[in-house]
Amino acid sequence: MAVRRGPTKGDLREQAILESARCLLETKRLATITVDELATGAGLSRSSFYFYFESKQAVMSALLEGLAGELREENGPWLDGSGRDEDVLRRALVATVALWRTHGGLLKQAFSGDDEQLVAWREALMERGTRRTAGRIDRDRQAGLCPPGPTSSLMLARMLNGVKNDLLVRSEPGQSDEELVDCLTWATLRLLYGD
Amino acid sequence: MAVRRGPTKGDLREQAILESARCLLETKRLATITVDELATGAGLSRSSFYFYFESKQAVMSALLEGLAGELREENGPWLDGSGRDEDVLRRALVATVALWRTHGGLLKQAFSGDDEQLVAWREALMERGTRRTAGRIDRDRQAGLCPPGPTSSLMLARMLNGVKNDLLVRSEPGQSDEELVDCLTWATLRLLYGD
DNA sequence: TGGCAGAATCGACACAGTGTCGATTTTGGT
DNA sequence: ACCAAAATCGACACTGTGTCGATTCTGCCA
Repeated sequence: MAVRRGPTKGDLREQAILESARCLLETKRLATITVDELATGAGLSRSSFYFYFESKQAVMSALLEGLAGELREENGPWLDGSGRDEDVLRRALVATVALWRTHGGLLKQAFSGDDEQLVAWREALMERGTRRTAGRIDRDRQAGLCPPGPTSSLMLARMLNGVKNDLLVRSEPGQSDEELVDCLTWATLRLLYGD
Repeated sequence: MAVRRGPTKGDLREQAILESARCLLETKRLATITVDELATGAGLSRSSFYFYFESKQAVMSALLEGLAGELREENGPWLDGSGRDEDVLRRALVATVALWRTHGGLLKQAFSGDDEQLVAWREALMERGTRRTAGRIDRDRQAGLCPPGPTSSLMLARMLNGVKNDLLVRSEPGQSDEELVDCLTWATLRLLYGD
């Protein structure tokens, strides 16, 4: 026991399944992926798969678990800040778009699938994000940094997060990251602070 | 043959299936509805169902067929018009929101499901809507009625349609129609024409 | 009115995928 | 070398889909 024990065989298998899933998800919808594919892709039999995960949805959840945190952190500086701070906003958006580039298939499905579990994950994430955004808006309004607007801060927050997701989900591979970020930055500032 | 022949028995059954589906879709996701439920709900056996429709997806398509047209027409006056015509815009949005109220379950699933067929239907509808919206923006820009903006008309159009769908899909039952319409009207005008 | 073609119905079947169980093999620590 | 826990797998039961062919129903017209 001189050295820390490396990952057990089981841990490796688990990783293999996750990897297999990540790969499959780039080209197929979760609904059309079978447990058998997932298992075979990781080098084991279908029934062995169930030793590691309860279902393919559980694999999806596992993949998503980490991403929720990342997505939240990236927006931290902007959401915790205040006022029309374009640079900070842009940086947050650049990070988000980058994350979507690397995990395209996965995130697209997470935000558009209608699986029970996915919906739950998404709702939780968005609910939280929306509240946080609404909080920022309220702070800015209180401080007179942005107009009290005819729209409730909650609705506005929901809208801002909505456009972002929508544009990302429906962004085609040819879409330039630059344009996407510019567009989102502009829209956000415009909706919040006007011209 | 004094009078026009009424609908044949088969036609009635078909309607019954559609009705059964409409009803089920208000409370369950398409994926969790079985052909058996659909058939039983319409008073026939599962295998008889296939005499009328190829699959449950086909039923969904049939239900959606008409709605695509309605959704398009409602927006006609606004999309074919020009300039900051708040009244016309608001009227279009009121109509859309009303349609969503009556066909809530159906439309929500049509715009959020990830079924092959649904995606196709949605893409077609949105592609067309986006092009039309982009056209309106270009006209306005050409006429100097709205700023050429830092954003391409296509992207802007995509955004406008995106927010609308997103807000409608995620609108909860308690949501006031008024607020929804106000919010969408405001956002649209703001994004297009500024303050 | 009887009979016949096409419309409509249904049970039985084959198939694909899911999830479980218990029997078996592999593994790693003592 | 041994043994308990970890890991593997085949076989099974179950749910849902879609097809086929045999059967019943319906309306028409000779």
